[in-house]
Amino acid sequence: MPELPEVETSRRGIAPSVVGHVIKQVIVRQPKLRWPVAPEVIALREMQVQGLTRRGKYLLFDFTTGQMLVHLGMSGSLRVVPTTTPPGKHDHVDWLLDSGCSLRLTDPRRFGAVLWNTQGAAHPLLAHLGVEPLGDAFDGAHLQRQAQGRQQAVKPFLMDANRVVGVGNIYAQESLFMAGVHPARQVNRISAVRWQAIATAVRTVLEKSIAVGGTSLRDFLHADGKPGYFRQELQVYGRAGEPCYRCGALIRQIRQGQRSTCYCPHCQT
DNA sequence: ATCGGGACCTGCTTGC
DNA sequence: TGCAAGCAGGTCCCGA
Repeated sequence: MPELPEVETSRRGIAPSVVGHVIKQVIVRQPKLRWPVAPEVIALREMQVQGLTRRGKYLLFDFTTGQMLVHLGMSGSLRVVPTTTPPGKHDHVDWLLDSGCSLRLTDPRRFGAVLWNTQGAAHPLLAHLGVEPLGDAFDGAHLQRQAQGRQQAVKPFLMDANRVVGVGNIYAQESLFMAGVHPARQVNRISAVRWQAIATAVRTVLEKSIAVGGTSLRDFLHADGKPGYFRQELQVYGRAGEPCYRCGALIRQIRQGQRSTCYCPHCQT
């Protein structure tokens, strides 16, 4: 999936085809995603999409009666296709638009979600999310405050959406390489200067990735079907056993909380 | 309150 | 060639 840059790339890609348009019908072929597709979404008809924003990795479609939340999970993607396009095996939801096109959700692993948030309410899944990494509230001091009194390695800490949103397995690894910090370093052993370096690296990596359309590994494609080009910028992710581009040392791989982590044993301390 | 691990799914790659 | 195990961009929920 989609970490923040891929979600943001999807948002920008589909927005022109979706915002201001009217949903004529919603077709759900497979309602069993991470949670069942919300009944309010299935019932959407003759409703205009007022806006499309993003919070963390959630896409938020605004309607006058409430808000539709779409999460892409691990393998989800959204595309805009002519409504006549025959659905594939994992095309679980179509939103038929008044333009003759459809917004189509594809998600082989079905870890994604399509939920509904009634007007005015704060959805429980959004309630405890941390700050946006590209916003003003995100800096080294914020990370250091969040780390206060914690006993945890910095890599899983960065991936915790309750601290800062949008940083997944790829960008946590890339950011720590850029900041020169070892992924297993405990958060209570990081100086203010290094927290600032980490924050700057997170912001830089995410912005660079968004600028080139995100990272396409196997299945992530844009709304128009084109891939993102950040894959060729990756410094450590997926490079175990290969030489570090900066110093030549061999990239190592470890496991942290069921997820693999690659890092340079020389550049990251 | 904080943590680590299991759970949810399918598909692709790897190794015997 | 075939089959099973292991791994993959996320994150909620449970028990310790």
